[in-house]
Amino acid sequence: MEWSTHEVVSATGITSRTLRHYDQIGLLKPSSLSAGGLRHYNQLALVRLQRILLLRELGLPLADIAAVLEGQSSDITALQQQRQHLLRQKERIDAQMRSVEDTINALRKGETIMPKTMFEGFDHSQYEDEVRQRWGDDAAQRSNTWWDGLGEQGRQRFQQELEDLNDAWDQVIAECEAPVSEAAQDVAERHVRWLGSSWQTAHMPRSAVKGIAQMYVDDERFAANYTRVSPAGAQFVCTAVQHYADQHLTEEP
Amino acid sequence: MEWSTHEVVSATGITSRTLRHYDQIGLLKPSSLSAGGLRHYNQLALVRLQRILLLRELGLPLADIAAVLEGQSSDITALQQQRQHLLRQKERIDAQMRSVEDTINALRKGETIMPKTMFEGFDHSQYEDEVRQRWGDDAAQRSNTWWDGLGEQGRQRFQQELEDLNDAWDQVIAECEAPVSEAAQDVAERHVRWLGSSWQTAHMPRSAVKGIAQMYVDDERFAANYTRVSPAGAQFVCTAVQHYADQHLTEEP
DNA sequence: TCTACTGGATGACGCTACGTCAACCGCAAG
DNA sequence: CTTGCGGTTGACGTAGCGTCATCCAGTAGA
Repeated sequence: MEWSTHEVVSATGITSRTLRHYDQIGLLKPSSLSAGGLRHYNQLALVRLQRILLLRELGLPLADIAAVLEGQSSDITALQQQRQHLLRQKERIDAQMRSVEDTINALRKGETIMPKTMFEGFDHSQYEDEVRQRWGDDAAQRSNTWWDGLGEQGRQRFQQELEDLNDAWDQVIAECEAPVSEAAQDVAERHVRWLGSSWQTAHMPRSAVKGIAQMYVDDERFAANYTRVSPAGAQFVCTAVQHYADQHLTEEP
Repeated sequence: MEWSTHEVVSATGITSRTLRHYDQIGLLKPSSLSAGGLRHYNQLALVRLQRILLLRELGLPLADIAAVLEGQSSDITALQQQRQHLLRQKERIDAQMRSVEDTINALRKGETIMPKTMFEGFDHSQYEDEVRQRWGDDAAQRSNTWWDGLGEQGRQRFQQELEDLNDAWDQVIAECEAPVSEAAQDVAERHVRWLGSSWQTAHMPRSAVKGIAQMYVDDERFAANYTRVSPAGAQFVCTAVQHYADQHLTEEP
């Protein structure tokens, strides 16, 4: 008692293409072929197909299903792995859903996805109130959106580059080079690029960079980053960055 | 102020292949090319890249991201759709996880994934106790596993074919054909195949089919399905199916 | 007997978002 | 002149089929 492709198709709801695919990859061979190469499946094949479809509905990849059916791997093991896999997927989706919700809420408040401020690298949560006072609520929220959107890797890289920069500044400060020296200007360029890597409007005007640099002197919390080897460190960094901005940046795009 | 591929790569954590891919599909063109075709990105491009990566982390497909960035579709709309999409995925994964758990538990109790009984089509939950009494707990649980593994479409098809069969039986019974008539035997063949579509061991022995057919008479709940047009309907179906089994089925594989 | 129709068959390409070679190229240092 | 860096352009592979385009065998109707 054998069944034709059409019969199997209408009984199981899969397509003939699927049957041929399973034949091609060796997952389910027809029990016999009739004239013209027509595929026919006997009960043995149908049982195998049922198992395939059952495991497929559980989300197992066909390769794993094949391994289970060939007895090369335990069904329990495969399903436990699948459970782990599903768990990871679930967590990822949950995280994405939260981010999507947050971003939608941010957008509804009339914000753009692009904007950002330049504070995140120092300490994101610690200075939020400060950001709010100086640049308004919008800036703080935009900042959050950007920072959250960066992802863990992005945040780590951003922080890492900041630390590397601080080390580089410490070094040129310790070497008593002038702020306009080549070594200091090289670090200044890196610093500006680092700022630019999180600067979210099209053009980063010279005045913005110079204003930020000025803050490194005016705000002791930022200054603290650059006075580790010398009290004059903050002024050094400020001068170096402002000089670089004067030399290489423009006010208008 | 432009950045090379290498700089963009190390700043964002994406690969150069990704940048070239985005170039190919027109999602992010480099702002300029230098000798040898080297790609360079200015701030405008980097801003765009930041938005791309943000939306990518939310799980949006690149095509949707492109549409948003080109202003062809609203960002809020796109994210709301994405939220729906994630919700559907979440539900699917949750369902799969439950099924995987159930199947693992069934397997731990020493059961095979394959087995099944022939009751599901009539009423799956209603007769569970009955199945348990006649065939033991194992059979009932295997039955659940199989039934659950079928999926909603599979269950609907299984039910639909049963209803079609019942209608076909009603018709031949009403036409006063003999159980051995060609018309009745045609329906019997369909009936046996329907049984076989859910029969999960390799061979369906003649005696099993005949036993099931006998139940259509002995068990009034099954009989009720075939006595809608005539009180003799159940006996008719039983005789027809048993005759078919005698003619076309074997005891051993 | 010719023809249309059924119910398939076999390629082959398409889809997502890149990873992963292989082969090559321009420029700079040794 | 060669080596190395930092890239470039193809081109194929991934999972699981969907979707053509083309062809073919057997059957029923004219």
